[in-house]
Amino acid sequence: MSSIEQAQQLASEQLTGRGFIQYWPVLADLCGGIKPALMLGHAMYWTRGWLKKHPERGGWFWKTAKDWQEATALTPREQESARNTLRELGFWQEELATTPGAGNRLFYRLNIPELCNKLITAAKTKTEGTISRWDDAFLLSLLGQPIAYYRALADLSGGVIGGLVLSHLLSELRSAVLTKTIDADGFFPYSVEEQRVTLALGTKSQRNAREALKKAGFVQEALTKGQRPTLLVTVNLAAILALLTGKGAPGANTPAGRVARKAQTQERAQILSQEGNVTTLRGPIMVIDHDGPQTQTFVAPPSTQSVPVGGAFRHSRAALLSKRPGVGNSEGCPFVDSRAALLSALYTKPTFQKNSSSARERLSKRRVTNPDDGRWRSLPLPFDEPINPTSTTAELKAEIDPVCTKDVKQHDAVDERTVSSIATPVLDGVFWPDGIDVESARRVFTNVPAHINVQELVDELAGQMRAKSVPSPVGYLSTLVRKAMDGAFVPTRAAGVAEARAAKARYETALADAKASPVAEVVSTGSGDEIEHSNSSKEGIERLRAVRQKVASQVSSSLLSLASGEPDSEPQS
DNA sequence: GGCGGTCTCAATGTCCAATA
DNA sequence: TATTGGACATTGAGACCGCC
Repeated sequence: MSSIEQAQQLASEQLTGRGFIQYWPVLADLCGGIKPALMLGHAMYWTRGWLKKHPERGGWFWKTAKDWQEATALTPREQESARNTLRELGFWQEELATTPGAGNRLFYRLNIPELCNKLITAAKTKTEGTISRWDDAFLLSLLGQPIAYYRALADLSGGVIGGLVLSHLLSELRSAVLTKTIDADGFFPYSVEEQRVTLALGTKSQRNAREALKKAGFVQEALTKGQRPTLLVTVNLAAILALLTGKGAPGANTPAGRVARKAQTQERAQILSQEGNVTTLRGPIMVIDHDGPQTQTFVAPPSTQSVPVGGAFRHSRAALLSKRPGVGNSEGCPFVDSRAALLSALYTKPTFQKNSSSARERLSKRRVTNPDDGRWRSLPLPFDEPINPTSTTAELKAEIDPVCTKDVKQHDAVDERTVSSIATPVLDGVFWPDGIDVESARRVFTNVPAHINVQELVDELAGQMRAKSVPSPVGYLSTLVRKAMDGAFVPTRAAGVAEARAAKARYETALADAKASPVAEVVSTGSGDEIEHSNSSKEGIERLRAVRQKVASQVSSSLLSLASGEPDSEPQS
């Protein structure tokens, strides 16, 4: 299993363990918005449960605004708007009633027949007679495929729409892993329009949500170059996992940061793990593996407590990583600096560039490929100046997953021994910055111990040269080398330079993968500048859709089994 | 806990033009 | 062709408050 698959699975476990609700896009079409659809969809879940347990109540149930917010992430004001919409549509009844010992409570009841009739009209489904009671099979046939909306993601992304978009992206990521349309760095094809239609989003709200997610560092996007650009996206699973497990603090100006400030003393994990309103997964779940969907039981790992202090979450790791400023402004998750680096550090055996065959391979690829000739262009990424991860891989891994600490430490030890066995620093294949006398620079490393990371020092120099005027690059490099030998070298820009270089390599790799992939197969035309889908790629897309449909069907089955559970709270009156 | 009112301002929808 | 960016008018969410 690749690191991305592992990360995807871990994220999936974390998210499902924190609860999700079903979002039915068809309801959004019917209601004219996501928010009423979310309320309606979850009200159906509650109604179903209460009908089973208390059929004498005729479908009436009560919930507080807080209950709704915990389940859907809708604020009381948003709930109010959504309720107004649902009332106007005739799907929703409300009664304020005084209950002994509990004061006024707002009771709700769904108008299932009206809802079914509208769904029938919308779907142009022929039916005999009228629907007068709850009929699972029929209702579900009208609702179509649900989308798992991970409530926790709404908190991370600062709102319902962001949470929904991120939930959908995670679903797409899962499909991409399953269909192997994802590259080694986690990029997979994705259509903005398709997502908009699938989720029944407005163009503006989708745009805002995507921008927020990108700024927060949860997703990165890239476009293929050509007459028909294809959008690629990658989800920063490391960042999501870090937040979910309480191992990271959101940036002050990120949506998540604003939520954190607003939440103040409310523990996110505590809220999200609360029993009751959120569909908490207890039974088997479907785990996507290389061999296809399969069922596996897991126990959600306990949430690690973070300590909110003054609206922010204090954590040693977060404090360390938050030293790095955001790109262009103070926005962005501070711990998300280097998605690839973090992901790699978290889930893969650590490697050193000097001994990394893959690094060499990429190096050779770079040498034979003129980056300017590539079909890929990158969008501005929020990660171009990542911090240097000063923690060891083992420490970082231990924070996310203490169980694995021992193994990673062993990996570290093995690799460090390997590196130390090299007689002299390897200078072949080093990426030198423009504007430096390479021959003179190479001489700086004469008699330098083998453990010195040449590329890191050169990258630091490159970063400094980019940030400011360096009158004597060779002299500057010499100083860096001396500091490194004294153990006083603290890189500040090297990681950013390395990540930018890795990003270029990723796109080149993605291009190669896209060319080789049966789904995203591209063929060059005579001009050499155009990309178009071949017949085989169209067939591939059809296969992809079929597989997605199959997966969605199985997910739906799992959800249905969940939805058939008991009502989550007892009537109080 | 829920309702109703007020004020401010961010978010949204709808255009259209620009871009790759 | 798909996507982005911007302008502008409108909508509605947030943050209060007091009251039942």
